[in-house]
Amino acid sequence: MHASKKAIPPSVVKRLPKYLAYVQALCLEKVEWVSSNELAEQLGLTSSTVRQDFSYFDFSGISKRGYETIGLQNMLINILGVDTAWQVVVVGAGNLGRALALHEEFPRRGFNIVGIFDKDPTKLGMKVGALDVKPMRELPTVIGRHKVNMGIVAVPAVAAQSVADLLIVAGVKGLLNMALTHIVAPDTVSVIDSRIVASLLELSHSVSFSR
Amino acid sequence: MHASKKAIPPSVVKRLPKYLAYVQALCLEKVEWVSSNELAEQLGLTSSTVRQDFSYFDFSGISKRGYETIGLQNMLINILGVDTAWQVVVVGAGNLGRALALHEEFPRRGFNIVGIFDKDPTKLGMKVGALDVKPMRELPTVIGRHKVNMGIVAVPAVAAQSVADLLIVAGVKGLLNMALTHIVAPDTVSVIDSRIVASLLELSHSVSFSR
DNA sequence: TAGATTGTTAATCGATTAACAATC
DNA sequence: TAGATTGTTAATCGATTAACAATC
Repeated sequence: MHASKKAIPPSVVKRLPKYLAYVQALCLEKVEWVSSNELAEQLGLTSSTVRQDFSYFDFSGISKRGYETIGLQNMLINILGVDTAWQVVVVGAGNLGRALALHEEFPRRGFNIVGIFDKDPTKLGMKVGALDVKPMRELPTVIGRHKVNMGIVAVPAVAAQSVADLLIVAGVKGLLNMALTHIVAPDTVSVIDSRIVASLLELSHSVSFSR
Repeated sequence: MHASKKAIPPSVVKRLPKYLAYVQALCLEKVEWVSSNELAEQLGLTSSTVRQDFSYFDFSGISKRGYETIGLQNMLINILGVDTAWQVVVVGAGNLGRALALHEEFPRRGFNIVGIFDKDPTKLGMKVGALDVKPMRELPTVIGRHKVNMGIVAVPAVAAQSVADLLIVAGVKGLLNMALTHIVAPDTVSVIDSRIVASLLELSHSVSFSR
């Protein structure tokens, strides 16, 4: 099941989605080979970093030609764990939650949104694509029935931790946190911050302090 | 204008938004002091990291008490450059673009969305809160008139680079990229990837490979 | 005063880059 | 063959943690 024995360092994992996106585009264009140099230029890295990163995979390039795009694509898909689909719920049916539930890129990449929840009674039953907004008390049932393993927390900061706790109790193993708050979770559960607001603040800093 | 002479390392800047969010919550609760230890516990860091981070600011704590919350909040606001409001446009009026244009957290944190654009003629004129969707050709005018300095790129991957180029030509100094593609920009322009899709892929990896 | 907590230096750890032999 | 490009080792760089004197 696992592509390689040794764990891949976090810094490398963070770059894998961009490699995948670029390599998939090449595959669509029927390009068969790609060099570490081209990847580096296109993704703003050095070729050294690219080759170092790929050394963690059970996958080799060929001198003078580079890496075979389809093989590389498959390897990345396997390592990223997107060779089978994931079932995901969204908690929070505000503008952002609803948009994420409808975001076409998610199912296209193997993330099926199977439920959207909100605690606000006035939102219940509201149609969001094929789904309708369900009350929080139905969260455990839906998670159990659809074998949901990830949850997207799209609620205001003050509610983020308690929603995360509900998702964790219900058995979810990964959380995507849209709020700027820090979420605490046992280390059997991975939490990744989406950093939308944080990114704007970072931008604000770098725009302010560049000459 | 600038809070400190020496540049703050990127690793530190990335943590500032979370410090700010936590300290603002404390200020609302009228808590006056916070220790490096409490911050570390709440944000999943070590107290050493917290003190090291704060050493880049013109701001000191006091032995036995810690850091004064209001002063720390002001310092973070200043360093992050959110002591004055920013004008922002959104390009792409799909589900995600519209949700971001309506996201209450942005104006609350000083990011005013002053325009939303799409190249799809069927979307033109569509109401998004107080705004209506404008054609791409009006981008430069709106950017000039409102002194817009940031753009949110919420279009499909294939269009991301060309939209970024238009925004850059129109004079924007910071880009928030919602797509998974890499965007190339001159180094007078900062680009930050929002990593929504990338985060789900990262989660997928870590959920797959945790025992 | 005694003890808690800062600020800072030094040590460790991890990530990136450089360099180059191996190879196609 | 000659030259381009990989894979890998070693060097550099940066970020995190440990430790502790200074201080309130």
